[in-house]
Amino acid sequence: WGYLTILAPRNLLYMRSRFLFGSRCWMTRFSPEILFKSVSFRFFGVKSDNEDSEPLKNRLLNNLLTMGVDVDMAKKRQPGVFNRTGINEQDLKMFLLSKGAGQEVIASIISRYPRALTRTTENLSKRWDLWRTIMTSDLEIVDILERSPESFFRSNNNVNLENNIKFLYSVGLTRKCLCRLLNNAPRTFSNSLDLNKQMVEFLQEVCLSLGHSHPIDFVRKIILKNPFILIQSTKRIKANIMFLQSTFNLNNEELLVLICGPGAEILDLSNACAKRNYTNIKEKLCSLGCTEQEVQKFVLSYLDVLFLGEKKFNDKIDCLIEEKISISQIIENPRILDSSISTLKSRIKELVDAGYNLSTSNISLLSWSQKRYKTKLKMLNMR
DNA sequence: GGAACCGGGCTCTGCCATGGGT
DNA sequence: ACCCATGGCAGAGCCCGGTTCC
Repeated sequence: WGYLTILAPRNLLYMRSRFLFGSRCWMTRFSPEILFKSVSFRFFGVKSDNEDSEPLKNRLLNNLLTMGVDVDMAKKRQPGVFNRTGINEQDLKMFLLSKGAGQEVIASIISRYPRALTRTTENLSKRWDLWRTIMTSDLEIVDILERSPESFFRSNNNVNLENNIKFLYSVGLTRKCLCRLLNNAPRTFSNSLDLNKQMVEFLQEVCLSLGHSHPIDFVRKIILKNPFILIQSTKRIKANIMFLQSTFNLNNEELLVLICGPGAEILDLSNACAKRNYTNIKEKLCSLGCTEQEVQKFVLSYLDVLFLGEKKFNDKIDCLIEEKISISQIIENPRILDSSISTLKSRIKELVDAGYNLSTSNISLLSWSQKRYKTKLKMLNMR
């Protein structure tokens, strides 16, 4: 999508060349059949089956190319859309323009989710209004569409959307929370009502089975902590809960606190991912002299570490070890792994230059906010 | 007044599979 | 045989600062 972000003049150039190149391509690569038919029609007077629809399709494709749509990509994604008749790309274009979307955004949306072309203006309008009951401006919605066109256009079942909104309110979520869901996990709203209900019911069952008496509060808490939960499968969430339970030998109470607290975010790790990353962490730390208990305690105190893939985790540890920071310092200050490798490296260098002895001093400042860290560094350099 | 503790803010799409409908 | 709607999947961090503690 780099070409969509380049400056306007180049963009114009791009569109023009796309248009010329694209139409040539279309004749030679995609439609020998159409070419044959139109030739035979012209020269031999043979009547084509699609004599009316083919020119229409040509016009559609040319119009899309002129709009800057990557037709090749669109066709590859949803070929069916281009076999249909009666698609009016102007409707979608005008609709989106009226909502404040720019040409590039519109082209990008169609390229990535061509089925958008099959929606009627009435349907889109109704859907948009429903989203607007949650969002305060059209531009916020345009922004979501740009990021995730599929979420908005994948379904045209507006009754389902309406029911989803009602359902989410009934779970006790505020409009502000729905706004966050729509922003971060727009797919939630195009899930079937039933699927969303399944997840909520599943979470309530987990809550009850762990001996908590307020399942509604519990579910609300999880969703607030992890707005992505409703776009995961219950299978995935179940696997992660079981992973937490079996890895850390927690009692019901502890597990419950973890799930709707610090552990909420790691629930959407993909199936084998939590296990894989945990295994890697364990191997790496044990190879550096940690015991299994220490590893367990470390991960439990900083579950976000499970998000780190093998390479990233190992690289971070290595870059700390290289600077004579001991493994026990690391596991006692897990939050330093919050920082990116480049932050770690630049701070380590600055601190060493300032005469700070990392192996004997506190290392938690490696993950302080920029502001606090700079203040501290200034003080060190003044000594 | 500086450090520790801790929670929170950003943040999630684009692809494939499947079953149903015509 | 085709398209559509929908479910499910893989992939994977970094930063900030309020409040409390000493």
